[in-house]
Amino acid sequence: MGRSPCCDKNGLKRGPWIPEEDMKLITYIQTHGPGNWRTLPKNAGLQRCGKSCRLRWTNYLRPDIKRGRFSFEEEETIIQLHSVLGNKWSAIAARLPGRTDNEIKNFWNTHIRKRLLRNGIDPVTHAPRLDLLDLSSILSSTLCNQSLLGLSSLLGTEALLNPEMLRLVNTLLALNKQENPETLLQQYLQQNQFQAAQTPQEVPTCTTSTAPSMNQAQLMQGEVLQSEMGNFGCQNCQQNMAPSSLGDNYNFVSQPNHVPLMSENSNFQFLDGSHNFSFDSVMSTPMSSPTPLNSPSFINGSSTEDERESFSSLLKFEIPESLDISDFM
DNA sequence: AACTTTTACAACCGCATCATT
DNA sequence: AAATGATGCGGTTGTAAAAGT
Repeated sequence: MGRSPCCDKNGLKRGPWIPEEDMKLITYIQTHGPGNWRTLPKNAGLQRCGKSCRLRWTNYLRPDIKRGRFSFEEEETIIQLHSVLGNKWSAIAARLPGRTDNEIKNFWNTHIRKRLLRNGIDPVTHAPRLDLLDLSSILSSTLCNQSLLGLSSLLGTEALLNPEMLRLVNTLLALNKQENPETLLQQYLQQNQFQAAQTPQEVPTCTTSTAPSMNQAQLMQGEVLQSEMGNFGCQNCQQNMAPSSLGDNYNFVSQPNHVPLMSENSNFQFLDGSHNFSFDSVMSTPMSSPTPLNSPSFINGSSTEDERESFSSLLKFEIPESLDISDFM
């Protein structure tokens, strides 16, 4: 369809609005309503295009706009909605009274997105970023783990170069430090018929410059994510990440006394009762906070950026300081 | 104090979509 | 059905203020 030009730019002012212009716009709209935005500037005595007036009104001058810092609840809501809606800022704004799509978009890009990245979470998929995790922290921790040395003979060294396998091994180790990792893994492989012997082309190379393709990454993230972290309440993740190699058995029944059980209410549980926490909270808050979300310190929005950031240390997926995350942003 | 870099956010641009003719 | 106009939306840019050196 034909697209009309934004406005006749000849003689029209651009850039920041001055208080006098704001007053003219407010006065006019309060008296006449916005009506036709194209004719509004002329009628209101403004040297602006209609589009600029509409934007100024909807994003700044509208009386029902709530200004000021985003509360923690708002931030939590934004993250949750974004995980479902993606960059549908207007749809997100519709669920946050008093906030504009532009404001939410800016807040996302300047605060939330960066924090998620710092915490190793992909702000697009809301899943842990395995391109960072597998190739640095996981690899280093894995290679430093003496107990894994025997696994190379069990699985072959190529298998340990597979990020998915590395994560699986680390997960098993983290879940049960008392057990022999070889025993754990063998039991797990037997239960799930894991294809340890892969063809060479299926083994990702272990360099930072060869990040897996999107589909691979999504698939890998989905597999590990589902098995390791359960339901994030993340529609994007769930849609794209149907588990495959792990099979349908999420309960890891081979180790009923120690390994996690994914419950329908998104809680990550250990059957011996030693751990029980929800990843919904993890995803919707900066980190797995020891402070309940309904605690006063969060509700009143008084938590500072630093305070919030401090919880990132509790996140399971921590990015090594030596890793320059800006390279991946 | 001066300069540079980073951050925050208002504003703009261009495309998509809907309504009207 | 096609053309046109108006508005909505998301990505991007510009710039003032803050922070760092």
